Amino acid sequence: MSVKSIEKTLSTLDFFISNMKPGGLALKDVCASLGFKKSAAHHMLATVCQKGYLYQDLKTKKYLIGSKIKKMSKLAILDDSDFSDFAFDQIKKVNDETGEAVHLAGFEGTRLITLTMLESKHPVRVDHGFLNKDHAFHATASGKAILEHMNLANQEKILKKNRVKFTEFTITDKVTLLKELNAIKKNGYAIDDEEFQEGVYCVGCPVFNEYHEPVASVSCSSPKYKIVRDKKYLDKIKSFTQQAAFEISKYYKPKKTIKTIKTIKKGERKYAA
Amino acid sequence: MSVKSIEKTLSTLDFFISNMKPGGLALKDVCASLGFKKSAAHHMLATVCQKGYLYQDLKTKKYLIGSKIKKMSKLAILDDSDFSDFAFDQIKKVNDETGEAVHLAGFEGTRLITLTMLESKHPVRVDHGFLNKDHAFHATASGKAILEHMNLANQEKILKKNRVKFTEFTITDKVTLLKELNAIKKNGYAIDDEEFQEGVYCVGCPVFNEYHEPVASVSCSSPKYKIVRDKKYLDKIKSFTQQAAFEISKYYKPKKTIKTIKTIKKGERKYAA
DNA sequence: ACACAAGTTTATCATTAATAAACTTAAATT
DNA sequence: AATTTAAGTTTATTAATGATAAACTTGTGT
Repeated sequence: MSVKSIEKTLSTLDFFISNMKPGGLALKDVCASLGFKKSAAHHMLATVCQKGYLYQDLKTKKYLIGSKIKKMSKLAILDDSDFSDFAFDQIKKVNDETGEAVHLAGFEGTRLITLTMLESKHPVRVDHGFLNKDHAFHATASGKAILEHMNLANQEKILKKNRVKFTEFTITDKVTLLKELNAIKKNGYAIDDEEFQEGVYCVGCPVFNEYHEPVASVSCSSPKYKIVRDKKYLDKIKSFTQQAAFEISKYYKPKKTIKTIKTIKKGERKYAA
Repeated sequence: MSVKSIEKTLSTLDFFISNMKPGGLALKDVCASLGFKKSAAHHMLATVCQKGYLYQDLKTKKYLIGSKIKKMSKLAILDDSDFSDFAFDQIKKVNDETGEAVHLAGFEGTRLITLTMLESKHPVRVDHGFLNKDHAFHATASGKAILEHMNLANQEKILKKNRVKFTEFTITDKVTLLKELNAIKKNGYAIDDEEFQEGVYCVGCPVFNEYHEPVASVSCSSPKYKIVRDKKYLDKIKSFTQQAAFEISKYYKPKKTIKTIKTIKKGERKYAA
């Protein structure tokens, strides 16, 4: 069950974050975009303001991002910059070497969300996946890379949700999918052969934390014709993607060097993606 | 009117942001701390997770900060670092010269919230005001500095809310307060003479935006005995506080130098405190 | 000065969210 | 390994709550 008023509220916050304009957003803008009645929206926004997440300009009546949200951006807890920088460098290496689109997606419970991405440098580009977007577990290389290394119970939990048929190649049958996963488990990488977007071939590799649990995945997407034309190209992509995932996994490994600061950083890492 | 389920939800987010622990927070922790029934909390958290603000670890069942919140913290729109840095430098100057506690509080609709603060360097310290805390408009120098430069309608709107009596010197009568405000309007600064905390004397100066609207205030707090003992000490505090507020106000002035990047920055400033 | 648009407030009613209780799962203790 | 306890999840029910419309206020533009 889900609580509708919460859904509406958080959707509204999303809307403010994505659509903020200088001077703020008017009540009618919120109503128009999200389909709320003005009285309801007013009550809702009043409550959100009361909690300091937004505030209303006394003169213009427009709503602005409150300090509570701004404060968040300063909390170390939310942002392990060290990790972000390190992961970005690794992703960039793949992008530099292959020129193809590369994604780093974080595993959050029952979701896989794009944390960082670099676009293809080639004229023929693959444009799937955007920042903060969910990856479909059953139809993407990044998703399958995570699934591969999960116990059956959790695989079931994730796959019982919607397995949308994106292309004619999307595997929607759970049994077939699980078989594939087990078959390729030894590889250390997963493949998406036009299963999410037609003409797009992806390689995905899991990133593990210190307990060897899959926590993220690196994926590299290429137009399929390149893969078909040149067998070595796929090997190249596989190799760089695997290497990046391997290096990022190392970040989670406890460091031997005894440094107080490093130790604290290590503790933070657990909850700062 | 306020929407209770939203209040609860945002309080829960606050709780997560302030009390996050490595590995996440358990349902029972949330219930214990915020007094929720476990079934209600479960429904609520499920919805929040669905929106990506939190997520639940499949194994431990604990709740963690989701990428949606992390994403917020990275949006430039929320954080004009240039302004923060600049304002901090100004605040620091006051703190360096006086050694007393200095606050920068941002005006958000009907609230005045501490954005930055520096603690006193003296052994006898004044410890009022914490980050992200509301300043009482009627009982603080920072609050009165803002009120001074507001039209009567907005003064009324703010003062009709709770005018708590913090000390025996707190002015709770609206008429008396408005009289004081008008009397000192010409000064360019406001005084809090033990009205918020006994033994504490504050000077507050308004920060104006480009339209000469009060948008923030700088305040400097000192133990009262110092002010009484040495008249020149108050002058010193006044002068540095005023100077800082004046300099920060300049930041809002449109710059003449034509630089594309600066111009963009300027646009952002409007909605990035 | 008027009309219109945007925002606010109120009281009413139907929906929704809180509840308790039953159930599941996992961990701790014997 | 079996039992107990605790934590989390699901369900159906009921009372409370949030959505609504309509009246009201405020401010803007003509």
